[in-house]
Amino acid sequence: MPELPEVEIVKRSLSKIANKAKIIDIKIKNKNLRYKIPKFFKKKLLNHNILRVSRRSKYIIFHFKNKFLLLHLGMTGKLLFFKKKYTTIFKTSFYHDLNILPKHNHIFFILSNNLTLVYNDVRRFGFFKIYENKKLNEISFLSKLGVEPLNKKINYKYFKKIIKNRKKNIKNILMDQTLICGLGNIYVSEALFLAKINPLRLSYSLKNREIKNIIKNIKLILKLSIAKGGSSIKDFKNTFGKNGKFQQYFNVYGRNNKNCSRTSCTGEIKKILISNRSSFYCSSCQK
DNA sequence: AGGCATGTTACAGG
DNA sequence: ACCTGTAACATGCC
Repeated sequence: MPELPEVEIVKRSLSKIANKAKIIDIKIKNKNLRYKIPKFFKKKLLNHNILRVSRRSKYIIFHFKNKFLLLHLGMTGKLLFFKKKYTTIFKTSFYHDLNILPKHNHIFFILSNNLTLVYNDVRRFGFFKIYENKKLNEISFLSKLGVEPLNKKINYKYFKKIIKNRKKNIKNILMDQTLICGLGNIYVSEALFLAKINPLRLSYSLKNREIKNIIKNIKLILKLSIAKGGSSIKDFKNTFGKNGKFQQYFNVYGRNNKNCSRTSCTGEIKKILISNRSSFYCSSCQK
Protein backbone atom coordinates (compact mmCIF):
# COMPACT_ATOMS: atom_id res chain seq x y z
CA MET A 1 0.00 0.00 0.00
CA PRO A 2 0.84 3.48 -0.02
CA GLU A 3 2.70 4.18 3.19
CA LEU A 4 2.68 7.44 5.10
CA PRO A 5 4.37 9.61 2.41
CA GLU A 6 2.07 8.42 -0.36
CA VAL A 7 -1.04 8.92 1.75
CA GLU A 8 0.24 12.37 2.73
CA ILE A 9 0.65 13.27 -0.96
CA VAL A 10 -2.93 12.23 -1.68
CA LYS A 11 -4.20 14.10 1.35
CA ARG A 12 -2.44 17.31 0.33
CA SER A 13 -4.01 17.48 -3.09
CA LEU A 14 -7.40 16.56 -1.68
CA SER A 15 -7.06 19.39 0.80
CA LYS A 16 -6.41 21.86 -2.00
CA ILE A 17 -8.94 20.63 -4.51
CA ALA A 18 -11.78 18.95 -2.68
CA ASN A 19 -11.82 21.38 0.17
CA LYS A 20 -15.16 23.13 0.53
CA ALA A 21 -16.58 21.18 -2.40
CA LYS A 22 -20.00 19.67 -2.08
CA ILE A 23 -20.70 16.07 -3.03
CA ILE A 24 -23.52 16.38 -5.54
CA ASP A 25 -23.69 12.78 -6.69
CA ILE A 26 -22.16 9.38 -5.96
CA LYS A 27 -22.03 6.42 -8.32
CA ILE A 28 -21.12 3.05 -6.85
CA LYS A 29 -20.05 0.55 -9.49
CA ASN A 30 -18.63 -2.06 -7.14
CA LYS A 31 -19.47 -2.07 -3.45
CA ASN A 32 -17.32 -5.08 -2.63
CA LEU A 33 -14.24 -3.45 -1.21
CA ARG A 34 -12.56 -4.84 1.87
CA TYR A 35 -15.70 -3.93 3.75
CA LYS A 36 -18.89 -3.82 1.76
CA ILE A 37 -20.18 -0.33 0.99
CA PRO A 38 -23.47 -0.13 2.94
CA LYS A 39 -26.81 0.83 1.43
CA PHE A 40 -26.95 4.21 3.17
CA PHE A 41 -23.49 5.27 1.93
CA LYS A 42 -24.70 7.59 -0.81
CA LYS A 43 -27.59 9.00 1.17
CA LYS A 44 -25.36 9.94 4.09
CA LEU A 45 -22.87 11.90 2.01
CA LEU A 46 -25.03 13.47 -0.64
CA ASN A 47 -25.20 17.30 -0.55
CA HIS A 48 -22.61 17.46 2.19
CA ASN A 49 -19.67 19.83 2.03
CA ILE A 50 -16.16 18.53 2.53
CA LEU A 51 -15.03 20.80 5.36
CA ARG A 52 -11.43 19.56 5.33
CA VAL A 53 -9.30 16.50 4.67
CA SER A 54 -6.76 15.12 7.12
CA ARG A 55 -4.45 12.14 7.48
CA ARG A 56 -3.77 9.82 10.40
CA SER A 57 -1.14 7.16 9.71
CA LYS A 58 -2.16 5.61 6.38
CA TYR A 59 -5.79 6.70 6.71
CA ILE A 60 -7.41 9.64 4.95
CA ILE A 61 -10.25 11.39 6.77
CA PHE A 62 -12.86 13.54 5.03
CA HIS A 63 -14.50 15.85 7.54
CA PHE A 64 -18.15 16.77 7.19
CA LYS A 65 -20.55 18.44 9.56
CA ASN A 66 -21.13 15.82 12.28
CA LYS A 67 -19.56 13.01 10.29
CA PHE A 68 -16.33 11.58 8.96
CA LEU A 69 -15.57 9.51 5.92
CA LEU A 70 -12.61 7.27 6.68
CA LEU A 71 -10.59 5.87 3.79
CA HIS A 72 -7.78 3.33 3.73
CA LEU A 73 -6.16 2.72 0.35
CA GLY A 74 -5.13 -0.87 1.07
CA MET A 75 -2.37 -1.95 -1.30
CA THR A 76 -3.57 -0.57 -4.62
CA GLY A 77 -6.22 2.03 -3.84
CA LYS A 78 -6.05 5.32 -5.74
CA LEU A 79 -8.08 8.51 -5.70
CA LEU A 80 -8.07 10.29 -9.02
CA PHE A 81 -9.48 13.64 -10.05
CA PHE A 82 -11.03 14.03 -13.45
CA LYS A 83 -12.32 17.16 -15.06
CA LYS A 84 -14.74 15.18 -17.19
CA LYS A 85 -18.17 13.97 -16.27
CA TYR A 86 -18.08 10.45 -14.88
CA THR A 87 -19.86 8.98 -17.88
CA THR A 88 -16.88 9.78 -20.11
CA ILE A 89 -14.37 8.42 -17.61
CA PHE A 90 -15.15 4.87 -18.73
CA LYS A 91 -13.33 5.34 -22.01
CA THR A 92 -10.28 3.11 -22.04
CA SER A 93 -8.24 5.53 -24.12
CA PHE A 94 -8.51 8.05 -21.38
CA TYR A 95 -6.45 5.79 -19.15
CA HIS A 96 -3.76 4.69 -21.54
CA ASP A 97 -1.07 7.03 -20.32
CA LEU A 98 -1.92 6.44 -16.70
CA ASN A 99 -1.91 2.64 -16.81
CA ILE A 100 -5.15 2.62 -14.86
CA LEU A 101 -7.89 0.26 -15.96
CA PRO A 102 -11.49 1.54 -15.90
CA LYS A 103 -12.73 -1.83 -14.69
CA HIS A 104 -11.14 -1.06 -11.32
CA ASN A 105 -13.02 2.20 -10.92
CA HIS A 106 -15.36 1.38 -8.07
CA ILE A 107 -16.76 4.62 -6.70
CA PHE A 108 -17.33 8.04 -8.28
CA PHE A 109 -17.79 11.18 -6.21
CA ILE A 110 -19.17 13.96 -8.38
CA LEU A 111 -18.28 17.29 -6.82
CA SER A 112 -19.75 20.76 -7.04
CA ASN A 113 -16.49 22.15 -8.44
CA ASN A 114 -16.96 20.27 -11.71
CA LEU A 115 -14.45 17.58 -10.75
CA THR A 116 -15.12 13.90 -10.32
CA LEU A 117 -13.14 12.04 -7.69
CA VAL A 118 -12.74 8.39 -8.67
CA TYR A 119 -11.77 5.56 -6.32
CA ASN A 120 -9.82 2.94 -8.28
CA ASP A 121 -8.48 -0.17 -6.54
CA VAL A 122 -7.14 -3.24 -8.36
CA ARG A 123 -7.04 -5.58 -5.42
CA ARG A 124 -9.90 -4.02 -3.43
CA PHE A 125 -8.12 -4.19 -0.09
CA GLY A 126 -9.01 -0.58 0.56
CA PHE A 127 -12.19 0.58 2.28
CA PHE A 128 -14.48 3.46 3.17
CA LYS A 129 -16.32 3.83 6.47
CA ILE A 130 -18.73 6.55 7.56
CA TYR A 131 -18.90 7.64 11.21
CA GLU A 132 -21.57 9.99 12.51
CA ASN A 133 -21.51 12.04 15.69
CA LYS A 134 -18.24 10.56 16.81
CA LYS A 135 -14.87 11.96 17.73
CA LEU A 136 -11.86 10.77 15.79
CA ASN A 137 -10.41 8.98 18.79
CA GLU A 138 -13.62 6.98 19.14
CA ILE A 139 -12.99 5.34 15.78
CA SER A 140 -11.40 1.99 16.54
CA PHE A 141 -9.19 2.00 13.45
CA LEU A 142 -7.61 5.23 14.64
CA SER A 143 -7.63 4.83 18.40
CA LYS A 144 -5.42 1.76 18.33
CA LEU A 145 -2.73 3.46 16.28
CA GLY A 146 0.58 4.41 17.83
CA VAL A 147 2.34 7.75 17.49
CA GLU A 148 2.89 9.50 14.16
CA PRO A 149 6.57 9.21 13.23
CA LEU A 150 6.81 12.88 12.26
CA ASN A 151 5.32 13.90 15.59
CA LYS A 152 7.71 15.32 18.17
CA LYS A 153 6.47 12.59 20.52
CA ILE A 154 8.57 10.14 18.53
CA ASN A 155 11.75 10.84 20.41
CA TYR A 156 14.41 8.97 22.30
CA LYS A 157 12.35 8.69 25.46
CA TYR A 158 9.30 7.23 23.69
CA PHE A 159 11.41 4.80 21.72
CA LYS A 160 13.27 3.62 24.75
CA LYS A 161 9.94 2.93 26.39
CA ILE A 162 8.44 0.88 23.56
CA ILE A 163 11.49 -1.29 22.97
CA LYS A 164 12.10 -1.98 26.62
CA ASN A 165 11.23 -5.52 27.64
CA ARG A 166 10.27 -6.38 24.11
CA LYS A 167 11.87 -9.42 22.54
CA LYS A 168 11.24 -8.39 19.01
CA ASN A 169 13.47 -7.48 16.12
CA ILE A 170 13.66 -3.81 15.21
CA LYS A 171 12.02 -4.31 11.83
CA ASN A 172 8.89 -5.75 13.39
CA ILE A 173 8.88 -3.01 16.01
CA LEU A 174 8.84 -0.38 13.28
CA MET A 175 6.17 -2.29 11.34
CA ASP A 176 3.91 -2.49 14.41
CA GLN A 177 1.25 0.16 13.78
CA THR A 178 0.21 0.19 17.43
CA LEU A 179 3.66 1.42 18.47
CA ILE A 180 4.65 3.76 15.65
CA CYS A 181 2.27 4.14 12.74
CA GLY A 182 2.54 4.96 9.06
CA LEU A 183 5.73 3.08 8.24
CA GLY A 184 5.51 0.07 5.97
CA ASN A 185 7.74 -2.40 4.23
CA ILE A 186 9.59 0.11 2.06
CA TYR A 187 10.41 2.85 4.51
CA VAL A 188 11.38 0.53 7.33
CA SER A 189 14.03 -1.08 5.11
CA GLU A 190 15.23 2.31 3.88
CA ALA A 191 15.36 3.91 7.33
CA LEU A 192 17.30 1.00 8.83
CA PHE A 193 19.78 1.19 5.99
CA LEU A 194 20.42 4.86 6.65
CA ALA A 195 20.78 4.11 10.36
CA LYS A 196 23.17 1.22 9.60
CA ILE A 197 21.09 -1.16 11.70
CA ASN A 198 20.44 -4.78 10.75
CA PRO A 199 16.64 -5.36 10.59
CA LEU A 200 17.00 -8.52 12.69
CA ARG A 201 18.59 -6.73 15.63
CA LEU A 202 16.59 -7.35 18.77
CA SER A 203 15.25 -4.05 19.95
CA TYR A 204 16.49 -4.34 23.53
CA SER A 205 20.06 -4.74 22.27
CA LEU A 206 20.12 -1.33 20.59
CA LYS A 207 22.55 1.18 22.02
CA ASN A 208 21.31 4.65 22.88
CA ARG A 209 23.24 6.13 19.99
CA GLU A 210 21.66 3.61 17.60
CA ILE A 211 18.15 4.39 18.82
CA LYS A 212 18.70 8.09 18.20
CA ASN A 213 20.05 7.29 14.77
CA ILE A 214 16.99 5.23 13.84
CA ILE A 215 14.60 7.97 14.94
CA LYS A 216 16.54 10.61 13.02
CA ASN A 217 16.53 8.57 9.82
CA ILE A 218 12.86 7.60 10.01
CA LYS A 219 11.94 11.27 10.07
CA LEU A 220 14.47 12.04 7.35
CA ILE A 221 13.34 9.36 4.92
CA LEU A 222 9.65 10.22 5.31
CA LYS A 223 10.26 13.92 4.72
CA LEU A 224 12.47 13.23 1.71
CA SER A 225 9.89 10.95 0.17
CA ILE A 226 7.07 13.44 0.70
CA ALA A 227 9.25 16.07 -0.97
CA LYS A 228 9.63 13.75 -3.98
CA GLY A 229 5.92 12.99 -4.23
CA GLY A 230 6.12 9.55 -2.61
CA SER A 231 7.23 6.24 -4.14
CA SER A 232 5.64 4.52 -7.13
CA ILE A 233 6.69 0.92 -7.57
CA LYS A 234 3.73 -0.40 -9.49
CA ASP A 235 0.60 1.07 -8.16
CA PHE A 236 0.91 4.36 -6.41
CA LYS A 237 -0.35 7.40 -8.31
CA ASN A 238 -1.21 10.80 -6.97
CA THR A 239 -4.67 12.26 -7.54
CA PHE A 240 -3.65 13.37 -11.03
CA GLY A 241 -2.47 9.90 -12.02
CA LYS A 242 1.20 10.87 -11.80
CA ASN A 243 3.94 8.72 -10.29
CA GLY A 244 6.02 9.73 -7.31
CA LYS A 245 9.77 9.90 -7.73
CA PHE A 246 11.18 8.60 -4.48
CA GLN A 247 11.67 5.06 -5.82
CA GLN A 248 14.63 6.50 -7.73
CA TYR A 249 16.29 7.13 -4.39
CA PHE A 250 15.85 3.68 -2.85
CA ASN A 251 19.07 2.36 -1.38
CA VAL A 252 17.91 -1.15 -0.53
CA TYR A 253 14.25 -1.82 -1.33
CA GLY A 254 14.05 -4.13 -4.34
CA ARG A 255 17.83 -3.90 -4.83
CA ASN A 256 18.82 -7.39 -3.70
CA ASN A 257 22.08 -8.69 -5.21
CA LYS A 258 23.17 -5.16 -6.04
CA ASN A 259 26.13 -3.41 -4.54
CA CYS A 260 25.67 -1.30 -1.46
CA SER A 261 25.25 2.33 -2.49
CA ARG A 262 27.61 3.55 0.22
CA THR A 263 30.89 4.42 -1.44
CA SER A 264 32.70 3.36 1.69
CA CYS A 265 31.09 -0.11 1.59
CA THR A 266 31.79 -3.06 -0.72
CA GLY A 267 28.87 -5.13 0.59
CA GLU A 268 25.90 -6.53 -1.30
CA ILE A 269 22.20 -5.92 -0.66
CA LYS A 270 20.46 -9.01 0.65
CA LYS A 271 16.79 -9.95 0.68
CA ILE A 272 15.46 -11.98 3.59
CA LEU A 273 12.02 -12.76 4.96
CA ILE A 274 11.06 -11.31 8.32
CA SER A 275 7.58 -12.32 9.46
CA ASN A 276 6.95 -13.38 5.88
CA ARG A 277 7.65 -9.92 4.44
CA SER A 278 10.63 -9.16 2.24
CA SER A 279 13.33 -7.18 3.98
CA PHE A 280 16.30 -5.61 2.25
CA TYR A 281 19.56 -4.65 3.89
CA CYS A 282 23.29 -4.49 3.38
CA SER A 283 24.88 -7.40 5.21
CA SER A 284 28.14 -5.51 5.41
CA CYS A 285 27.37 -2.06 6.81
CA GLN A 286 24.13 -2.73 8.71
CA LYS A 287 25.20 -4.15 12.06
C1' DA B 1 2.74 -22.62 -12.91
C1' DG B 2 3.98 -20.61 -8.88
C1' DG B 3 5.67 -16.87 -6.27
C1' DC B 4 5.42 -12.33 -5.23
C1' DA B 5 3.37 -7.54 -4.40
C1' DT B 6 3.55 -0.34 -0.78
C1' DG B 7 -1.55 -3.74 4.13
C1' DT B 8 -4.45 -5.44 7.79
C1' DT B 9 -6.84 -8.86 10.42
C1' DA B 10 -7.86 -13.32 12.54
C1' DC B 11 -6.35 -17.34 14.45
C1' DA B 12 -3.38 -20.98 16.21
C1' DG B 13 0.29 -22.11 19.02
C1' DG B 14 4.52 -21.29 21.83
C1' DA C 1 0.31 -10.68 27.59
C1' DC C 2 3.58 -11.00 24.00
C1' DC C 3 5.44 -12.94 19.91
C1' DT C 4 5.61 -15.68 15.48
C1' DG C 5 3.85 -17.85 11.60
C1' DT C 6 0.08 -18.73 8.54
C1' DA C 7 -3.78 -17.76 5.91
C1' DA C 8 -7.13 -14.79 4.03
C1' DC C 9 -8.73 -10.99 1.19
C1' DA C 10 -8.31 -10.09 -5.00
C1' DT C 11 -5.75 -9.17 -8.97
C1' DG C 12 -1.83 -8.77 -11.95
C1' DC C 13 2.82 -9.43 -13.22
C1' DC C 14 6.92 -11.81 -13.97
